[in-house]
Amino acid sequence: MSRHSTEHSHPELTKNQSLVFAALAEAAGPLSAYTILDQLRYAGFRAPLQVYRALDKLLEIGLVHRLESLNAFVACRQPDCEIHSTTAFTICATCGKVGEITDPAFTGQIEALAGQTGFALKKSTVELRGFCQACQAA
Amino acid sequence: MSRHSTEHSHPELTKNQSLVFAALAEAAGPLSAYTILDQLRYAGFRAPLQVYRALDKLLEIGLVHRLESLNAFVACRQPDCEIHSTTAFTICATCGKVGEITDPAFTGQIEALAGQTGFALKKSTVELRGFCQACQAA
DNA sequence: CTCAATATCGTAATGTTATTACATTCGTCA
DNA sequence: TGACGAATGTAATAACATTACGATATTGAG
Repeated sequence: MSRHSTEHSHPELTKNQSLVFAALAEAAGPLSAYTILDQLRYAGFRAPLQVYRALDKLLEIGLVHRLESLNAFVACRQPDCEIHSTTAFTICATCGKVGEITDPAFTGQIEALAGQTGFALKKSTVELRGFCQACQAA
Repeated sequence: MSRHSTEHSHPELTKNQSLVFAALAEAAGPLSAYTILDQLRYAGFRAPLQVYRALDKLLEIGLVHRLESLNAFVACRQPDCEIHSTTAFTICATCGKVGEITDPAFTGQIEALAGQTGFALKKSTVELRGFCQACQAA
């Protein structure tokens, strides 16, 4: 059915969830909820909530990430992102492409940093803005 | 004039910029642009743009930070945040208070992480959600 | 099988955050 | 003075997200 390229396998998606995930998986970069809505009108989508509900579930499962600094969403491109508690996203200002970086030492350092002030960390958002290698070359 | 508690000194602020900064500096936690607007109606503010324009300038100067995951703004509480390229913000889910952490090693590691993939880093967003020490105790 | 509980879905309305467009005022300085 | 750039005022609109309510579908215990 899908020709997307993530490493996750989640057979339990409903129709709406699958449609939203497919839209994200086939996109070159992040999409806003309203862009997804527009892309899925052909499939009968009519209201933002249909998209947001599917996104909520996909975020919960870990198939999709939310980029806070963009108010947009991407399909996860990583093998096992549940395992790594912290993913750093690189966001290119030119081409808009998003990369995912996970690194145990980095995760550890964030936890240590929070721990220094007695902060009980639940979720980390790390978003790096700049220019990807390809766009620097051009 | 102001009884705020940041360490910056910037005499060059205009009236609107000062009002917006004062609102943030006196707040216990982050404020949304529209909350600031409401707080400044007494001073003659009538439109969102008055707030957003002041915020743009304050962000540029470095007196204010934007919290992407909250769509809100805080006054900078750090002595010299221009020097540290990366600030990590801790955001308490209970009390809403925001802490700023800067650490040269952490900044270095983020830069190294970006560098690994050839990414030219311009700006980092690091926001840590969880529970502050005080709220864990309670 | 039937019924109740739960999850999912559809639709409309509304709430919240941010920007565009255009006109005006203010300060500076040649 | 008067030209210029920065800051401001106002209105309208765009973009992002949630609440409320009801209908439908799925599943599992009795």
